[in-house]
Amino acid sequence: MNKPATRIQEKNRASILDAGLEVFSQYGFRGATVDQIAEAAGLSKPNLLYYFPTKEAVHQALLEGLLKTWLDPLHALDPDGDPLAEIQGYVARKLALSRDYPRESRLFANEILQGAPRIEHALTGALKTLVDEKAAVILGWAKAGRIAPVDPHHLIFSIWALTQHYADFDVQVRAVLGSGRPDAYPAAGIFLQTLFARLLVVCAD
Amino acid sequence: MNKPATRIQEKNRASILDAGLEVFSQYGFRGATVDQIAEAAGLSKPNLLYYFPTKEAVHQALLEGLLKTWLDPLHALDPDGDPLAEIQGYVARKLALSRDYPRESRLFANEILQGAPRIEHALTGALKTLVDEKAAVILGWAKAGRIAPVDPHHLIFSIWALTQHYADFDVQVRAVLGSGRPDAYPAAGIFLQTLFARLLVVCAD
DNA sequence: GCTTGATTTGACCATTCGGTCAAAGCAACG
DNA sequence: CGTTGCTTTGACCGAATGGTCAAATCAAGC
Repeated sequence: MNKPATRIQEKNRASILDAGLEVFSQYGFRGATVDQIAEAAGLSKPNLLYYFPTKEAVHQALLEGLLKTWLDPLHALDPDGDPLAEIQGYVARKLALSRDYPRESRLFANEILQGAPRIEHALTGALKTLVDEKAAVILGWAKAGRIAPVDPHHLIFSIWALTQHYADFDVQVRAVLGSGRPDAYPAAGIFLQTLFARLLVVCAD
Repeated sequence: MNKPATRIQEKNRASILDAGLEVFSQYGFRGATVDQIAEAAGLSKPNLLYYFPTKEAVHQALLEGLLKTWLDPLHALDPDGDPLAEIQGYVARKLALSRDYPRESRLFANEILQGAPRIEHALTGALKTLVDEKAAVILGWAKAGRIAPVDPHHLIFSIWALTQHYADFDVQVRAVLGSGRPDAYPAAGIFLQTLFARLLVVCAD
């Protein structure tokens, strides 16, 4: 009964979330204005506030929707798979996320940069739990000699840092590479594949 | 003659820059307010604006001062040194920068995240020049077989990403590691040393 | 003490901010 | 047609914003 949710409602809510993503990811929460978001969504400000009670509510909705998408690639890391292939797969999925959803990545980066005031509970909760679980898997692989020994937590950090960098610091990457090479992702993919192969392959055979 | 610069002037300017660093790095340019900065500096708002004409001027001064510090570690990479030691040294210096100047790192990250509107010229100018120069050095090392072959630009990106991550995503790192391990930097240093050693050491001997 | 110039501030201003509200528009159905 | 309920908006509000200004304070030399 609370979900007749006319087509027009669904459409407007989607517009607002997309506009909010655009604006929040560029200016951060405090730097974004409701008018800006409303204009980007093609609505008037009061109309936007008819669908979401506050600016904070839009932001909250975005973060919640984002979290699942963001954790999924790590969730898919299979303890029973081939260790190197699993980690390489995770890297590839995470890099694809940066390529295909750079705004989401920047929204997340903005939130963390500002001290994660509205999402810290998720970091110490769901995120930490998942990371600890997967870190244990990786540690198991290392102890079994199936990959070279590494600190599993910092390995995961390194995957986050290396992949998200291409979305979050996109402007810098582009500026340094110059206008000649418009798309950094193919080369980035190859580089990261090489990097994690050399880091993890057991050389002693 | 334009630099009698009383002790009190120097002190207040320093206070303002420090306060600006604190506030800008946490909220970004648009999210920071002059009142906030003034209060953090222990001054009244009009008094702050007596030393810097606008909020933008404070931000600009911070970015300019920051740029030199930020490029220095890369500048110090010596073409005539031992390749692996030089790169490892660069990684170490950059990680120390993240540890000792996290606010500067976050200020920079905020600026890049928001599209670098007030610093793009420096990215395509001084930064690109320096990176291209050092990338050529690294490429030379690789071609000479003194390090394993890698894309030198992406190698530099990876160093930035991996080291800055510990400053910019500090909250997340702390949340994931838990309250048990308060300082991630020692382990991070070891991890990064291992990572770049395995990436760059020529295994074929 | 007086003068001069640097420093500080309370009061103020125009604009923008997040958010409210009553009234208007509009579609669907009788 | 008229009614009902969802949707949209112009006008408005109090608070906060970046910035100004004239007046007050202060330090230092005379």
